Amino acid sequence: MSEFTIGQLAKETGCKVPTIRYFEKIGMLPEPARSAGNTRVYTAAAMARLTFICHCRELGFPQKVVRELLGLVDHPDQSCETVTKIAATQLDHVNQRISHLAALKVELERMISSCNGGRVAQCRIVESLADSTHAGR
Amino acid sequence: MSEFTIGQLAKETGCKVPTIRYFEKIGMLPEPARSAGNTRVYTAAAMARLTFICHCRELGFPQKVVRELLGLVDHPDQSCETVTKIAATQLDHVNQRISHLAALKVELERMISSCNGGRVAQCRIVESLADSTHAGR
DNA sequence: CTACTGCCTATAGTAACTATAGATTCAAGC
DNA sequence: GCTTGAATCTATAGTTACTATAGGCAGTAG
Repeated sequence: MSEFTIGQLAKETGCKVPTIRYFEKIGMLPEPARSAGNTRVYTAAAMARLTFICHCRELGFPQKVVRELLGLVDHPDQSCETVTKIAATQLDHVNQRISHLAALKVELERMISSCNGGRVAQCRIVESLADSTHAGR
Repeated sequence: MSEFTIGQLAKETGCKVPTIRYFEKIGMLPEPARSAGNTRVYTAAAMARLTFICHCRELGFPQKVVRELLGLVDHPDQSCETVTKIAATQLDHVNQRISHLAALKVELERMISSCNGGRVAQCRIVESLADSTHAGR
């Protein structure tokens, strides 16, 4: 059966144990069932949810955004308009991130490949992200 | 001439004024020149550097990583090996981020496009990021 | 049955900002 | 030249999102 302890969740997701409890406290993870000995017992769904939260964190999404995305999961039956609006906004952010990262990627690759004569080419990382809009987070 | 006040930097980059002073204090921005009346006077280079820092922040890079990237800028003459190693590591992270974001993008697009019959398709955002490695930040 | 590991709660500490208070300076209008 | 409102200055306090610590209980290998 797919039941997990908090330690297993931590190991699988890379998220620390106190952080998992913290996510529960602030309502991003539901309160799990408890064993006879009062330890938390998680389902596979909880594991997936935590994995998602952790990925979002790695991607640097602010907590507010993660909550919004989880909101799409938790209330899939809300109005189409609402969902589309939230999804579209987040899609914009995602696209913007991808293009920034692509620019940075190009520059990092250039630095690595130019490193063959024993001499490092001048670093243009700063310039690589110099353009583009700067909408608030 | 290209000289700027702290307020102009803030306006251009979207970074708040106290945050700019904070970046100076912790050494991520160099101490700028001062005017007769003791206000900070920034160059175009400082503007570019701050823009870069802000972009990195939007991308959710931890400060440590931003410092490492700025280190490439500040010491372009360090050993090829060092630069390549740092750049390669960061490139890995960037690629991983891009693929996560691509998966999220697909899912957001699916949600938006499936929203035409007035009925929202089930949300699979959590699943969209469920695979993949979970190396520490 | 004790030693160890993992889990429990509660609280304190840290990192990275962000806001506030009080004083000074600049820029525009009278 | 003078005033008045916005922008800057320093210093300090507060916030957000974790992260670590302290002290105690539960399950299990030797």
